[in-house]
Amino acid sequence: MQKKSEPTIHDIARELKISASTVSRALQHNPRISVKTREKILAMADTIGYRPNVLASNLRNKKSNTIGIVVPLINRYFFSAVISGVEDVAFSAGYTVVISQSNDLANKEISIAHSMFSNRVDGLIISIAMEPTNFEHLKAFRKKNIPLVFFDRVVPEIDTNKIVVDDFMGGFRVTQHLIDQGYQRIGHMAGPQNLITYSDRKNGYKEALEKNGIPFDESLVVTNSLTAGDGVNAIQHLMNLPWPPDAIFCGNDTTALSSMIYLRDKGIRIPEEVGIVGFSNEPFSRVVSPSISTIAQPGFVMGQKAAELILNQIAHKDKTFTTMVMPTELIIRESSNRRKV
Amino acid sequence: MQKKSEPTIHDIARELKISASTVSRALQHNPRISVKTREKILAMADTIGYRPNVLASNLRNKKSNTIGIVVPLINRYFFSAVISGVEDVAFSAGYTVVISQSNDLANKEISIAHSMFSNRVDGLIISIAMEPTNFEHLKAFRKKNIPLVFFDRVVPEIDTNKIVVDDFMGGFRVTQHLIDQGYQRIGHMAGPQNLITYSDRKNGYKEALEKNGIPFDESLVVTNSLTAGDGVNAIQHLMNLPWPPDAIFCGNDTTALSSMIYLRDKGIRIPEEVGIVGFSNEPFSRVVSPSISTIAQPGFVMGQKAAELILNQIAHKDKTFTTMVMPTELIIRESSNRRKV
DNA sequence: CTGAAAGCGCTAACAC
DNA sequence: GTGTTAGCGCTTTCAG
Repeated sequence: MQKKSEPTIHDIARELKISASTVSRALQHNPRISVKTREKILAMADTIGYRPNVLASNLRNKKSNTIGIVVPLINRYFFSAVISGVEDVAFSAGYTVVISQSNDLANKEISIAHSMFSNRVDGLIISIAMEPTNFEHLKAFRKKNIPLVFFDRVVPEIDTNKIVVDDFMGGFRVTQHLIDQGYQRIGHMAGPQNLITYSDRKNGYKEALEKNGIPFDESLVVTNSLTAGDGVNAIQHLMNLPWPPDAIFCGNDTTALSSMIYLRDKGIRIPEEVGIVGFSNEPFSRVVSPSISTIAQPGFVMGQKAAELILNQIAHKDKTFTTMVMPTELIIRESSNRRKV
Repeated sequence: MQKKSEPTIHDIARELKISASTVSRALQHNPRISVKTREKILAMADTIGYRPNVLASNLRNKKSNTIGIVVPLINRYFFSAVISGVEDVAFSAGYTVVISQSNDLANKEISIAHSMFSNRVDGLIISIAMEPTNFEHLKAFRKKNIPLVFFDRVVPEIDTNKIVVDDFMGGFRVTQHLIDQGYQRIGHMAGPQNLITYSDRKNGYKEALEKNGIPFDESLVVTNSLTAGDGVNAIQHLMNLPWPPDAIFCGNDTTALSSMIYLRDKGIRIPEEVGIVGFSNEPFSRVVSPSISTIAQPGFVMGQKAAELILNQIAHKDKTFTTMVMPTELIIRESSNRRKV
């Protein structure tokens, strides 16, 4: 870590011919220490270049002042926005943020959870991987009473703080919007249904169809992992149906975009012939042409909220858990706006 | 951190009526412990749900097994890609990654550096903020011999490992490409010139002009912070010049995009009337219309390399520093390709 | 092959 | 107000 070992409180105690505990207290601005000695101590700390050893303090206090965050992939707009929000409030509160990505793999997630636990994080914020598991590695946090906050992709059976977007309403609004635009046969690219994020979107879609007297047709739904490639395969399948859809509610913006590119290459006009709506409001959705209608998810704010929840839980040992549902916002852009609202 | 305190090596020692040191050794697979006792210990550890307390181990070993990374903004494609790469190799090597963002503010960066130091990170990977400072907070790491790696935005006067992209060649290639496309009057939106990242891009631009016998005209260069708004102001200024440019080398993709939108709104055709090239290959640059020519920066790979450099430095206490220069790749897309190469 | 003992740097009763 | 002391949980000589 360093060559000659760093100055400690004992060094500054020795210099000043006082005790280490006094130094420790002064450094924490304990009021029991006189202003004079405190100032002396602070000055000495400064001159010998003292920096508190957080490791030692953490061990002693049984508190790491660290919160962990794990996401499927750091390098995805929504998740990096959340991380940014978490870091924003955590740092202000004097906490360190440690980060890991599961790559949507159950085993990596389990391994991360163990590592975070061994590192004694004071709280864990997580959006679970796509790959299903029994979640024992997360239940462990609950059992040990280590604050746990889920965001976006949550585990229903674990009772703790959660912060999600209203995926059901999102799916509903998207579908209602497409119906309002006069589309008659609306398909859906759904994500893995073990994640309620995605099943809610699908349920919202079904609900909207039903409300409008349109029979739900399972053959118009393709379920996959919502990668760009999945989008191409799905749109290809859907458009080759005997009676293809005239609009698609895509489970995310990535599939919306790859579908759009496929359709464009086939000479199919958007939104005139086929309407497309995505989900998540990725930055590119606003600037592609045609721009993609989508549902906004306030990632940065969700991150801030998640951090606040965890900090409260750490501070007050709250026993009551809440599920914050962030409102969805439908952003109507060119890809579905054939009536030019 | 937890309610009833966690099992320790002493608990498992007591259960097995052996000493804690034996347990400690067994847990580290020290060959001096017989296989039999080790297996007993491992089994017992498992049944009582023992998890090593990394904090304690770190304190004792004077090593945190943690590497810090600080970027201007987590939620920016290039930086999140780098973080993702760092996490990828660091996690595999058993390291924890702690993360912070400077928001391009000098004071936040200084505060982060202090915090990382106090947390005894084993190494620090950083891309510095736009706001200039004297870098004392970073020199401190060098002085204490704590491994330090700069990426992208580096500090020339600090001698350590660095990993950058070849910004000079990037700027050169962009400009040469625009010249090859027949553009005659090429403007440039430059970033803050205290960052060599940006001054190199500008120098590459100048060099290319010179090589082609085109006189450098300072009035065609606008220097700003390269936000979307800056791009609009800059393009407006440039296009209102008595003799406006017919091509712009934008310092990043963000300004390239906002410039493009401005021009489109003015009815100016791209690339026919004005050519645009950006820098960084943000995901949106590929999918907007017209797609934006740009320079690719391999963020994920840079992150992996940065982590490898730091891990080597930690392991071998390397005394020789290298500067890795990642090759630039010019990606020609629609926004500058009027000759349809 | 295993145990005893000291200590990493800091904190917090408990004294006075 | 300040000092003494013990200990957070782990590792590591040094003994045997």
